[in-house]
Amino acid sequence: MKIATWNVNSLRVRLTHVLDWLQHEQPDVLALQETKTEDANFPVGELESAGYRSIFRGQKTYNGVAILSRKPALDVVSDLPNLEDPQRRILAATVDGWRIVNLYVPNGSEVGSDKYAYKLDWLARVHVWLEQELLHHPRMVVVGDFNIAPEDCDVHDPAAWHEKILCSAPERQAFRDLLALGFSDAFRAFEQPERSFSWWDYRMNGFRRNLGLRIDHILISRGLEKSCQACRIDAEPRKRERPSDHAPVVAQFG
DNA sequence: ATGGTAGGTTTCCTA
Repeated sequence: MKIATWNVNSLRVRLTHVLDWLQHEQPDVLALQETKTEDANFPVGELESAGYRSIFRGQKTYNGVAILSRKPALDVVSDLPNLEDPQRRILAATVDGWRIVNLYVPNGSEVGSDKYAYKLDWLARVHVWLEQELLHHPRMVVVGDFNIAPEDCDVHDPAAWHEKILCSAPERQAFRDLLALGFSDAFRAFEQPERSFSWWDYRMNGFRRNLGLRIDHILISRGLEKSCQACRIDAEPRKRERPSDHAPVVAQFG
């Protein structure tokens, strides 16, 4: 089982990148964030031709999540009982017996802003929901753009980012609180190159200079730890013309 | 303190 996550920053613009990447990597599941695509326009046919089924919850202009999978996605959930939210940021489904939860965590804009408060509240509600979900789905993988760099080693310049958005103590605590439910950060279960990042700002030649953050994650429940064989960030698509500002993260299970 | 870039359908908002 190979499970991946990728913030594509507009599926319309990035469709050829996604199709090429699917063909090259052949994942069983690919979770997408920031599709920025209304459901009526989702490219079901192109993905079907590539061998993937799609489920999606999109909206105009912003947000939007999808799960692409070789096998059918069942028991789809996109609205939490404790979170009424027009923003399409959550999509969960069971694929081949694996519970997949795809999250596009709010960015938060700036520490102390209204959007920051929304982010922390959103995370707290997702925390409550995941605690219940875990009871029913011991084989659970929570993936997505968390918009949180968990530790200073996930930040190119920890001093410059100190207590800034994506790096503030409350955000990092919320991330640790999710882990404490019974998940581990798959990426850190393996030896990794130093300065491994999953997002680089489009500005200031961020990618070329590797001025990035690791904010895209794959969390695996306890029951899956032994079967997880590898987790890596694939920076190759970021080198292409008109890339997403995020790279895919991939976990391989035996 | 600010700007730099990208995507959307914009005369700015979000990231």
